This record gives sequence, C-alpha cells and structure tokens, in this order.
Amino acid sequence: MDFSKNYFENVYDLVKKVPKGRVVTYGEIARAVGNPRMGRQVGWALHVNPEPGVIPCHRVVNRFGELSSAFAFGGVNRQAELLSEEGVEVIDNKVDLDKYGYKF
DNA sequence: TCTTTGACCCCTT
DNA sequence: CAAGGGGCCAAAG
Repeated sequence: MDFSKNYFENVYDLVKKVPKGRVVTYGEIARAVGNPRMGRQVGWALHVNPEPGVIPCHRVVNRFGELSSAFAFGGVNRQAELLSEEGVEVIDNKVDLDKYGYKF
C-alpha cells in the first residue's frame, strides 16, 4: 500500500483491487488507509471517480452492506443489477457482507 | 475568502 | 444494553 500518496490514491487502489463478485465497505477502506473515520472522504473519492470503468464504485457499499443512494451511475437499480450479474445476492439494495464482504 | 455540506464511521456517556 | 455526539478531508456556494 502506498501511503506516500494522498488518501484518495489509496482508496482508488483498494477499490481497484476488489475482485469481481465481492463487495467492500467504506469502513474497511477507511481502516485500510489508516483512519477509520475517513469514510466520508472515501465517498468523495468515488464521487469524483477520476477513472470511470476502472474503479468499480458499484462494489462499494456502506457499513450495513446497503447500497449507496447517491451513486447515480445512470440508475439506482443499475448498481443492484450489476452486483447481481457478478454473483452477489442483492436483496432490497442490500448485500450479505458475511459472504461477499471482501477483506484486505 | 470563509462557511457549510457531503456516497460515512467510531468512540464516549 | 442503547443513544448521542464528534471527527476526518475535500469541494462547492
């Protein structure tokens, strides 16, 4: 992990390392970078999303495993559909972190 | 230029 | 055990 760069770079790198069919929580990312309370910035990092298509924002969910509301890729249901296609059981915009929660 | 909000989480009382 | 408040960095108004 390159902590030499800013937190954003770390967040992007971690999200990129998330394999297909797996989901990550903001808390895990924030904790991975070194500051558990940086979840807000994690969301901002994905908001700017400098590398669309490379950074799987749809695999990033909140602490409760619930999909974010403002992800706005082009449709809220879009994220649930993508996750389902990858093999993640999406129930009511929620996923099972016990099964699909990816750990670094 | 300064203030407030924002895809959130953790810790204390 | 449960509820509330505080904190982090950055961008937009």
